[in-house]
Order: sequence, then C-alpha cells, then structure tokens
Amino acid sequence: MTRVVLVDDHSLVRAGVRSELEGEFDIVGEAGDVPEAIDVIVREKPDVVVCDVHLPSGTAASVIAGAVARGVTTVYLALSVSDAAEDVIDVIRAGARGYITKATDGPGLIDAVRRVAGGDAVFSPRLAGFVLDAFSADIELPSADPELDQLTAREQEVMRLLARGYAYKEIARRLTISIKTVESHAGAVLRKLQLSNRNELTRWAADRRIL
Amino acid sequence: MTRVVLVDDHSLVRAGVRSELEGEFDIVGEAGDVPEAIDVIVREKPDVVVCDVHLPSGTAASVIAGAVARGVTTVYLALSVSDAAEDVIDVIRAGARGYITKATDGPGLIDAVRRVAGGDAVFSPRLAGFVLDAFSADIELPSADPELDQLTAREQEVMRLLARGYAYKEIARRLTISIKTVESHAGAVLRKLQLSNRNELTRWAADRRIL
DNA sequence: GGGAGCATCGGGGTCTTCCCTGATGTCGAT
DNA sequence: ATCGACATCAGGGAAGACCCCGATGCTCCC
Repeated sequence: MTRVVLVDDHSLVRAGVRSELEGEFDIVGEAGDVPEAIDVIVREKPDVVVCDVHLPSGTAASVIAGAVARGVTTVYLALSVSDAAEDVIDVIRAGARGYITKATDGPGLIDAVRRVAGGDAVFSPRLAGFVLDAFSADIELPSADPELDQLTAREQEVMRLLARGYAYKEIARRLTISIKTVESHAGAVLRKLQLSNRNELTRWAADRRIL
Repeated sequence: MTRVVLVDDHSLVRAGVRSELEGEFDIVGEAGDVPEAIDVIVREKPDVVVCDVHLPSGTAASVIAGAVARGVTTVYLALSVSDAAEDVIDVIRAGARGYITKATDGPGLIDAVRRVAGGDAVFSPRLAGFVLDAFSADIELPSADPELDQLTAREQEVMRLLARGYAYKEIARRLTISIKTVESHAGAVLRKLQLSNRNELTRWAADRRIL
C-alpha cells in the first residue's frame, strides 16, 4: 500500500485530506510546518508527500529542499488554494511531480496521488502551460537570432572563438590570419553587439548557448 | 474563429481530424510533408497547427523549427500514434504546447485544440511526467558545489563580479576596497579553480548558472 | 568605373589583466 | 602566546585587450 505523509498548517485541511485518502492509502504521518515536515519525511520515508504550498515557516519548496538535503528522495504532490503561476513554478522547480488545487474533489485527489506515485505528473492544462513556459524560458531554443545576423560570417567565427576564451594570438593561429585582423574583427563584433569587452561577450554568448 | 492548419502524411487521418474539427474551427490549410507544412504555415499564419509527429521528410520538430526560422510564431499541438518518451520530448523541446495520441476521441481533440489556442498545455499525466523529467535533467538545481567551497566568502563575492564582467577597478569601487586587494582575490580564485583567465572563469560560472 | 562591403594587415597608444614579492592587521584555535 | 587563515594593500612588470588612424585588395552591384 502506498505510504503517504500529509503536510498542511491547517489541521482541518489535513483531516479532510486524510478522510479522503484513508482506505486507499496508508497515512503514515502528518506535519504542520517545515521542520516538522522534514523530520516526518526523513523518519517515515513515505512514497508520496501531499504538501501545502504555503506554510507558516516557509513553502513546500523549502520542505522538498530540506528533505533532499537530508538524503530522502520521495515524490511530492503540491496542494494549494492558489493557482498563481509563481507558486506553481517554484514548487515544481523544487522537484514536485504534481500540483492540484484544494478545489479538487475526493476521487480527483486519490487519482492524483496514485498517479504521482506511479511516476506520472499531475497538472491541470492551465498549470502545465505555466510549467512549460517557465522551462522553455530557461532553455531558449536556438532561434534565428537577429543580433547574430548583424555579424559577417568571419566575424561570427571570431566571435565564437572569443567567447570560448581564446587569446587574439591563438585565434590568429587557428584562422591563419594576423593578430591585427583578429583585432579588427573583434572590434567589429563588440561594436555591433554593443558590448564593451570580452567578458560581456562571453556572457552574451553563454546566455544564448552559443558555444 | 480559431484558424487551424492540419499536417499529416496520411490524407485519411487529415480527413478524420478535419471532420472532427470542422464547425468548431476554421481549417485554413493542410499539408502532408515538412516543406509543404512550413509553406502553408508561413502563408496562412494559423492560430494552431495540429501536426503529426512522424512525417516522411522529417518530424514535427522540423516543421516547428522551419516555421520559426521563417519568423512565424504559432501554437503547435502534436498528434501521434506513439507515446514514446523520446518522441514527446523532442517535439516539446522544439516548442509544441501539447501532445495527444490518435486514440483521442473527437471531443477530446476539440478540447485539446481549444486549450492550446488559449495558452494551456495539453498532456496526459504520463506524458507530462516525461516532459518534467526531461526538463529537470537539464536544469540542474543550484547544488552545494564542492568547488565553490574552496573559496572564502570574500573570494566568492569577487568571483561573482568577475564572472559578470566587471573590471577590477569597478569591483574595487563596489566593494570599497583597493584594486590591489581585488587582484589578490582574483588571483586566488583563478588559482583555486585552476583557471587561467577571466574568460574561463566567466564560462565556468555560466556553466554552473552562477550569476 | 566608381562605390559599398568585406577581409586583410600595420603602427602606435592606453588601459587592463595577471603575476611576482612582500607587508600589515584581525581573528580564532591550539 | 603563537600560528594559521583571511582580508587588506603596495610596487613593478610582462602580456594581453582595446582603440585610433590608415592602407590594400577583392567582389558584387548599379
């Protein structure tokens, strides 16, 4: 039987969730704040933790981080009244596998717990949209960058080598041109990209995953 | 009315999807392979593209990449017989907002199109699990980095500013210490991290998302 | 045939980076 | 009380980065 821990600062909410889940799952512990939650999780090592997002002493993300720091890896289902993008993203980033609101009914809750226990992720489409946006913003696909097009082919070559940290001398050797030519191209690159030195260029390139 | 383009190499499948969506949406174009699809998308600029994952001349990811390269941003709903993790991840990475299998019934399809058009993401919980795994693997949360611990608190401060591209002079001003002190810390940072110059440091920091 | 854009170089200069040697003061631990 | 780790600063120097001005050749285009 799947072993579950409940975390919520309102004992009434815990009671409600417990009554819904009892019979289906084995409720092995409860907690009302962050340190208490971490202790229970470390002690019980449950299969699933159903965790309120906002707790008096922190958030569900703190609970997850704390448990991870103490070496416990388990599956988290976030539970919240809020469906604000920020809340969702934070807790998902921290490692939660699902996020449901307290408007969910009993069978929905049971289904969600069962699903995250089985490795699935549980989101409403609206929340899934937030998560996808957040992650894609991180990833930043190799899009046709208009800033890159300002550079000539040769300048782009030099730019890549500059971003990798090669010295002018080294770049000159690799492209079999003189240092002075490298300087020319480097100057053009910095001017066109409105950067003031190589370090900004390195960051610029790193941000765009041009490596 | 939401304008939709259908992409699938089997005209029978297109016919089936079209018959389900007609009335609800405005089907403004169809295509059976990648270049054709890109052309139609560029020409029609639809709100939603319902796209088969496997096409004779490529994949849905190729279609998305091609359309993006030609400056069209629209919303994609991937459609496939396969629910293999690989297929899902590739097309989501490319930018699709949803992924449904061909087992979906008519109302489910209509609902999915409507949702992605509205900005939501559409996945079965199983597929959402894949997506989450794939992205979390990329992200790599700020773990306690043993290499960072080699640096003293002050050195870490200086390191962060170095990585951001500030000149020694500027760092000295910000920390209200002398340039010479900054040089000392910078030297210690490079030595301890076994890097030979600032550019490598910038890359080192960028790779670890220390910014 | 002139002009624009590009790639190729040079001289010469200033500022920055990086490293060397060395020094002083604080603080905590032995 | 001493020792080590740390933060602070200095002088000086070699090498690199960056910028200015200017020059040559090449190709493409009107």
